[in-house]
Amino acid sequence: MTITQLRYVLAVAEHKNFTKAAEKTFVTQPTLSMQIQKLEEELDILIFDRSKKPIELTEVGNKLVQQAKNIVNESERIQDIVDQQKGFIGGEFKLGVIPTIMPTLLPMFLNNFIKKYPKVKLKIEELNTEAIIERLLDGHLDAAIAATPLENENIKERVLYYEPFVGYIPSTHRLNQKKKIDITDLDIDDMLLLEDGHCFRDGIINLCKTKKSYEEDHFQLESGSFETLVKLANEGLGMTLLPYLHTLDIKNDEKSNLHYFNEPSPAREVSLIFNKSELKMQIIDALHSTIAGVVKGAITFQNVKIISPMAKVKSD
Amino acid sequence: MTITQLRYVLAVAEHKNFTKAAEKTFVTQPTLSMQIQKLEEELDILIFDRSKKPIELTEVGNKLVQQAKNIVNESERIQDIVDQQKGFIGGEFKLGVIPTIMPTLLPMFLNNFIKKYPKVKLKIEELNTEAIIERLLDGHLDAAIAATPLENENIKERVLYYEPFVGYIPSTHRLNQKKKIDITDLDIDDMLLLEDGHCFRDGIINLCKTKKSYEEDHFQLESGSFETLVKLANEGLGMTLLPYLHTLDIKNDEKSNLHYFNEPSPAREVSLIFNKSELKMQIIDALHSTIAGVVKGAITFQNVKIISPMAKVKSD
DNA sequence: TTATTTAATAAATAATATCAATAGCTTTTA
DNA sequence: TAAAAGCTATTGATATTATTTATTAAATAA
Repeated sequence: MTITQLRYVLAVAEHKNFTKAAEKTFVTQPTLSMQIQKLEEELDILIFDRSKKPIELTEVGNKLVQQAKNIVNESERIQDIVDQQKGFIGGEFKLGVIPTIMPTLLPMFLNNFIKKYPKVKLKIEELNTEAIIERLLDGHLDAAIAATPLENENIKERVLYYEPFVGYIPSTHRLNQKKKIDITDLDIDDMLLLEDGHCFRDGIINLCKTKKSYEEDHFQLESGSFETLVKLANEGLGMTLLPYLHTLDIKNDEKSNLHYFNEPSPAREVSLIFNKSELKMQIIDALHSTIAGVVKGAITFQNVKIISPMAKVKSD
Repeated sequence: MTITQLRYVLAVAEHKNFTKAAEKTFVTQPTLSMQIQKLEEELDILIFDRSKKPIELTEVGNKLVQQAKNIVNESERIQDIVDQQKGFIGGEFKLGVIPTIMPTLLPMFLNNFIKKYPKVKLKIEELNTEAIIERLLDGHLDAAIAATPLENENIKERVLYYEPFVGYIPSTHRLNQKKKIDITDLDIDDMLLLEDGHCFRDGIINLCKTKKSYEEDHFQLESGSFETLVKLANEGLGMTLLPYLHTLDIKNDEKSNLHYFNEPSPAREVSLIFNKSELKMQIIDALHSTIAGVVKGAITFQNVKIISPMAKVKSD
């Protein structure tokens, strides 16, 4: 049994196809076939049920794959140890970012980071929270930036910053007269919100993953940008909420429409998250310190109230 | 990097000597040298400091060895998974047993066990508790039988039975008249005890690892058998305590010297212990059920008071 | 039926793990 | 201080093994 064989098994288990797995592992298909056969022979079991299309794992195969993931993961950590010793921070690093953070945060730290750590090949992908969690767990992402807390025991979180929400209230809106607004002022029915990361609860409002409003609303925005929301609001379709960093991009003549919340302002917690196995921890640390350093100057709110992205409607 | 290379590194790290490590891994010394060199080259670090005699691990080498142990351990678990699937219970299994349990327990279950699981090659070694713990941690033993609780977080325990202590009091002894004795009757000064597993505490007596008495006593028994103790007691040198199973071997004419304790009788807890990594769990389960089954009939005491083998003299 | 997809097999080749023999170095012994 | 012993590295030969290209076999889809 070799680590290479285990890698091949994992590739086939993932792609359910020897040919594709061969591509992904940069060898030819017969190599994969033979090595996996050899392993099956050595252990005297069948890992894959080749009679099924697409190919399936056998019962033992399934257990073996779980353990193989462990082993391969742990073996990759050897390189980590060496890198740490050398003070080397580099290599490929896959970072996921949720859509509502991507456009504002990325420009703030990316230049900084690649200048400071030129040997890290950052691959950034925009993904929603659900996809991020999935990919952190299966190892396709090394880390991600998302709204937290997620309360997933296999994912660790390092808080980057707390970002308050700011009301964008066009002059036609009933609340426009108020200088500062309050959570209790909000009314679901005239709020334009993006799906992601907007969970107001505390018995007052809770929009988190409640599909309820979909039926009642005249329209829905599955995804999209805050820019769109602002335009819709300007058209008199209601008010909206913007994460603080997004308000920095608002046109001057629209700035008067921004209304801060009375403290404690509702805010989202934004964290760097990663698999509990803590692979590539040096790079994660580097990212964390870079981002935290850059953001520190940009957000100076004191008193905020975290809105959990995972909060569910209370049943009682 | 291969699992084989990691095994070689572990062997050298353990024996601090390439030649010896080569023997233990059943390859020649050049094979070891080259493979380790190759790994060092691949990672571009030095694992061993060859200038020191005997050879030493470098700083990275040390960290690498820790991780290598993980990987090798986890890789061995693949075979476990396969064995479990097949319902196969076999292979080499190294069991440690403390001296005071060895002669009484082993004959009770060994025959039974090897008949039931003929494919398991049991290698049994008599070792004291300290050596057992060490070897369970470094993987030289698969499991052991010892007095518990050990309170070691890296070692798991499965209780096999509770074995009461019985007083052996020769006719010349002051306590010989009492039918049943009490812990409070005991006096350290006229007690003959083996080092292992005799920890009476609770504010009354505590002999556990206290070397105090060594200086005061006229003689000491570092190890030895209970048979010897009984003879010494017969010579009028004092009384002794025997674990219940040992009393079954006492000669008929000496049986009258056995005095049970008032309930709750002091007793030792005897457990099957193993590394928390839980390798070869099928065999451990098999051992546990076999021994527990055999002992169930032999010990029928109800009300016992466990004497911890790790208990220290209370300082207050 | 004929393409098409996909995994297994065969034969050749490249890579590599291992070994026996020995060299080179250091430490120990006489 | 020279000789012996103990250790690891090196060398060159050999056996093993991983990988590749080309092809076959089997199952699916058109």
